[in-house]
This record gives sequence, structure tokens and C-alpha cells, in this order.
Amino acid sequence: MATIYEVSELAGVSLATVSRVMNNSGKVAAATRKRVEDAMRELGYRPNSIAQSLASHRSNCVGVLVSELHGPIFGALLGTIESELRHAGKFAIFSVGHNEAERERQGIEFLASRNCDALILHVEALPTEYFLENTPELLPFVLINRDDPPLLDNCIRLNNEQGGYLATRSLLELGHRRIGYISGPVGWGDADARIAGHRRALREFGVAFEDRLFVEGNYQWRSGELGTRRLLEIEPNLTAVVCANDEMAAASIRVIRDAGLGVPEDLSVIGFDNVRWSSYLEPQLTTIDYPADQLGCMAARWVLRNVYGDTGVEVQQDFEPRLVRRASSGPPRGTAASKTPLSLGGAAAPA
Amino acid sequence: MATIYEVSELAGVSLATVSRVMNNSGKVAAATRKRVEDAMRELGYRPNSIAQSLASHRSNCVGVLVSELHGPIFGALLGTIESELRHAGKFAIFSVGHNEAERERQGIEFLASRNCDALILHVEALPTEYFLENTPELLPFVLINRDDPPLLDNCIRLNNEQGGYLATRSLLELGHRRIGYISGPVGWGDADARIAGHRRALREFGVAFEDRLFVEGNYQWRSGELGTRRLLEIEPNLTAVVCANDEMAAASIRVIRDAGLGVPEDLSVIGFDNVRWSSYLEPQLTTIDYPADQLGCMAARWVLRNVYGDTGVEVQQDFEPRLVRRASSGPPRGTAASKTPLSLGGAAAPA
DNA sequence: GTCTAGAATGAAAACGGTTACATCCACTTC
DNA sequence: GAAGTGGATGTAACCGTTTTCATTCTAGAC
Repeated sequence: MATIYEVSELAGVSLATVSRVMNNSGKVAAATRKRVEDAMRELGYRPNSIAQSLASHRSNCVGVLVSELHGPIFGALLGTIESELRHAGKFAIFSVGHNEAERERQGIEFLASRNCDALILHVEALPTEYFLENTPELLPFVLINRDDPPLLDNCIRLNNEQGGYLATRSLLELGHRRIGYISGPVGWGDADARIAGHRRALREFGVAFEDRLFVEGNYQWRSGELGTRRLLEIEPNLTAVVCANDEMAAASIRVIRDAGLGVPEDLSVIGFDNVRWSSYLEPQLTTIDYPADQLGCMAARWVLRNVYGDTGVEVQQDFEPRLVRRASSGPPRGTAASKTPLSLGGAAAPA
Repeated sequence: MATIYEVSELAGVSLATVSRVMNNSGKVAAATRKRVEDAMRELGYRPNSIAQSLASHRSNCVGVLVSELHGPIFGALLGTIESELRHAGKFAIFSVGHNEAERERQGIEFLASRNCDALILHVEALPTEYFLENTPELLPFVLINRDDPPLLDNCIRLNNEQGGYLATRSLLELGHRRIGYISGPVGWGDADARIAGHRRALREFGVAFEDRLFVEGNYQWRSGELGTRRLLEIEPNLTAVVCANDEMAAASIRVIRDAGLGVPEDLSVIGFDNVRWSSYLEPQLTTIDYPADQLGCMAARWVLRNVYGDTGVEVQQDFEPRLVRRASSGPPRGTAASKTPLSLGGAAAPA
């Protein structure tokens, strides 16, 4: 591989000039520039990015840590991150945290040891304190899907509370009153926020939150399955189930139908995330859209702007969720609404 | 950040000795080693991996190019690749090809420009010739899910032909004779292989391959939808549809049910890939397992072994597919088999 | 014709490691 | 006691860039 030395020799200029041509830095006479460019072309020269990094203290690498790689959320996330970064000539290097504080910490160390210029983190387990304590020596970082007050500038977030609210409200508006809730792991930021939203909606409609209608899940199929079974046993009059993500909602639908009940005729089910396959289900899943691609895109731009100084990109750090109405939710059996959709007003939110 | 100079000074040894301690290369007296290690600890020293790369001509980075990032296959693929590489202290840096030759080429260039030590490629569009022509100057590379005879040593592959065969045979064995096939993009290696397997199964059962029962799809929902509609129009006696992947199969099921028909009572549907959500569908999808995680793991190991010289890892380059029988396929309506599974023999393969 | 500002270019010192080779020294061995 | 041996360590070149600072050159002002 040709080096900058050979280029400078062939072009009859110094190293510095070649470097200037490459980086468009400093002044170079048009004729000289052409000589250098011709030489580069002739030699098939490609700068050694490792050497560039060493000399410039810029690795042009952004570390990306996600909690898992399977799952549609992370695909969308990584997809836009890569595309946005690559567009700017930056490299994405990734690592997985597996939702465990220790492994997340290790992942961060690992990425840092590669001299990344910045970190894009999608972590659940590491507490806010970790970042506060380590901020000084830590690389610049941006957190996806977190909402830590002291670190607000570093967060790209979806309003999960509002998402939980929208989900439950949409059911309340349809006339449901006995609504089960299967949550994510209590203690995780997004899970807690969604629960809070659920409670707010109940409160707004004057429906008491009942512990028995609440089941803690872990975002996985199995917990959606068990949770739904339990709800069905405990509360025969249940008319709807809100699940904190689509996977648990899919499980919920399965259990309900296996029990010989119809969705949404007997029970409505609503999910959260709007993963691609949520519309493949039968019935198609009503859910809350989680704009993973946009969050990823914005995380990448945050880095571009705050670390690489590209002031040309717009960064949006807050996103509002959106209800995606599909077939898995409907009015409860026997209500006026269930027969004439137009009468919905009768079950709508109080003022 | 402390450098090796400071460590060497504090420990009272030369740079070379510090380097030897770090890399466990060469001989170092136990007492000296301890002095160096103490110094490193005291200074909180972390080697600068960029400098290491420059000096050692090893970046410890493996470039991973996949065709897309969303989709469950790639998540599983990347997950095991990352985990296997990280275990060995190597970094994974990734890029996306979007199934277009030009973008795949660019992706490779991009990764190469970062001085990766090797490339793990999941590409569809680039032709075999590209690799043959560029092999000399190309980085060491391993191809996932390709079967290019001249490059067999560089391929980690699933026997797609056998997968296609198993899918169709399973239907033939159940008694189906009028079987539609919705393929992937003709010309792509895996799509063609699956088609070939389908034809082999038909041949084996003495069933003629009919052009009208074949629809070229593109692995996406929409083509599964359109393909199934067309098949239903064209052939009222159709009893089964084989789809070259699960996404198209999901679409197929939807269309069939929307037409008022039952799966599998009226039509059986079978997919390919065994993505996670294939068991979330109703009915649960019969499919061919695509062990993406294992392929990814082996690709990573191939690199560890052939590029980093780790002879301790076992590498398996060939994988056989496996039929996953679930609820979306069954005997055709009106056959003996549809009533008494035990009579399957009557419709089974000849000798 | 001299002076000067500014444009164009070059020289050389980083950047933080690895590694080939030289050196030193304590032990064997005969 | 001389020579050989091999372990432990040091010296210094090198990896391929960037970047600061100095230098040269040119053209316009007076």
C-alpha cells in the first residue's frame, strides 16, 4: 500500500502539502493540488486511518452499546445509526450489554479502550450515578431511551409515560374499565414510566388502580404468557390487557385465544413498540409506536454535532409516542360502543 | 492518560520491557514484571490501541458487513459474532450493504479503509467474480450464507437446497400435490438453491414443476401478499404454499385467511428461517430453521482461527437445515391423511 | 527600488506504541 | 580459567500520519 511518502515524492512536494490536500486544510496552489491528486491516483493511495487517528487524536469511531442485538428495535436503531455515521465518514463499532450492569460497564470499557471518540449507549441496568461519577473521565456519550434529569442534555428519549398513558386511555375511551397491565421489569426507567402513564390514564377516568390487575413481566414472551393466564384466572370480568411491549402482547393474544376467547371481541390487547411483525399478527396488534429509527438517527446526529462539531445537523432529543390503532383492540362486549362506533362519545374521557 | 513512557520511567525499565509485560512476549524476570505491573496500576495506565495498531500492523478490528440490520436474522448473526470476537478481545465494526452490489462494494471499501484485519461478509448482490478478481489485494474474508465453488474455503453456509427440499417434501408427504412456491429474488444464491430443492422434491414425488405455480418474490411482505393472491386466483385447487422466507409466509397466511380460507385446513403454508416471531403467528408457522446464530459464531471463529491464528477454536463451515413442524401445515382437505395421521404412509415418498 | 503582507510550501517534531538487534551478565561446561 | 550459553534488558528504528513553526516567494504600496 502506498504511503504518504511515496505520494509526496512522486508529486515533488512535502508531506505537509500532501496532508493539506487530503484534508482540505491550509492553502494549496491549484497546480500543486492537481499534481498531488494525480500522484495519489496513480499510486492508488489510500490514507492509513490508523495513522491518522494516532496523529490527530481522532479515531473517527463511535462506539455503540445496545442491550441486545436480536429484537427488531435494535436493528432499526443500529441501522439508522450506521447510515447516519457512515454518511459523515465515521465508523460504528459495537458491543452488547445484555441488560446487566456489569456487562454494560465492561462494554463501555471495551469501547473506550478502542479510543472511540464518543459513545452511543442503550443501556438499562447502569444507574444514573455511574454516569455522574464517571463523567469527567468518560468519553462524550449520549443515552438512548433514558430520562435521567441530571443528564438531560445527554438523553435522546421517547416519552414513555405518555405512551403508557395513550395505550390505557385508548382502552378507557372505548369503554373498558377492568384493564390488566403486564409491565416490563419494575425499576427500569422505561418500564416504570409506562406504568406511570397507565396509572395517570386510570386516574383521569376515575378508575382505581388495582394491584391484582398488575403483573410484573420482563418484556419477554414467557412473562406475557404467564401474566395473561394469571389475569384471566384472577379476574373473569377482565376486558382488556395492556402489555408493555409487543412481544408480551403477542403472547397475551395467544393465551387468550387458546382459552377460547376472541380478540378483541372478548378481550382487547394492546402492545408497545410497534415492531415490524406486530402487523403480521392476527388480529393485527394495536400498539404504541416506538420510533427506534429516529432515536438512533438523532443519537448519531448528537454525536456528529457535539463531538465532531458539525453544526449543520438538526438534533431532536425528545419524541412523543403515537398510538397505532389496529385490530386487537375494540370496545368491550355489550357496550353501546361495541355496536355503533359512532356512539363512542358516550365512553370518552371526561372533559 | 498515562503513556508507556511514564510507566517505564516509574518502573525504572525501558519501553521494551513494559511492552513485553503487556503482551506477554519475550522473557521478563518475575520481579521486573511486578514492578511494571505496579507502575501500570498506580498510573491507571491503559495502552493506546491506536498506537498499538499502527506499530503492530494489527487493528484487532473485524469488519462486519450485513445486507440489512432490521430483520431477526441479522440480529442473531451480529449477536454471536460480537460475543465471539469480544471474547477474544477483538472489535467488531459494522456496515450495511442494502443488497445492492454498489453499496456492498462501498461497504467493503469503507471497512477496509479502517484497516480491519478481516471481513465477515453477508452479501447477496456482489458476484463471485468480484471476490476472485480482488482476492489478492482484499483483506482476508469469510462469506456467510454463500456457496461459491471457487471460494468454498471462505464460505460458511447453510444447505439451502436441502432446506427447500425439506419444506416441499414435508408437504408432499402429507399428500399435497398442487403446491405454490413464492421464491426470493431469482439470481440470488440462497433463493435459487431453495428453488432447486423445491424442484428436487417435486421430481422425487413425480410431480411436475409448473411455471404457473411459481411466483418470484423478494423476501418481503408485499411480495408474499401479491404472490399468494395470484396463486389463489390462478389455481383454485391449490392446497399448499411454500414461501422462501417467514415474512412472505406471514403475508401468505394473512391473505389466505382474509379470503375466508383456513390454514392449514384449506391451505398449508410453510416458511423458511424460523425467525423468532414465526411461532407468534396464528397458526404457528411451520418453517425451516436457519441457524443464523451458529453461522455468525462460526464466521467469527473462522476469523479467529485463520487470521489471528487461534487454533484452539473449532470451525464448522457447513450446516444442514432442519424442518420445524408447527401448525401452519397439515394434510390437504379430504385426504385419508387428514383424518388419520397414521395413514401417512400412503402419501409418502416412493422408496 | 524597497518594504511588507500574505500566500504557498517545507522541515521536523510529535502521536504512543512494537520489535529487531545489541548488550550485559550469571552460569555451565570442559 | 576460558569459552560458550541463554536469559534479561536496553537502544533505537519504525509505523504513517498531523501540525506547528519557519521559510520562501510574490505582488502591491509607497
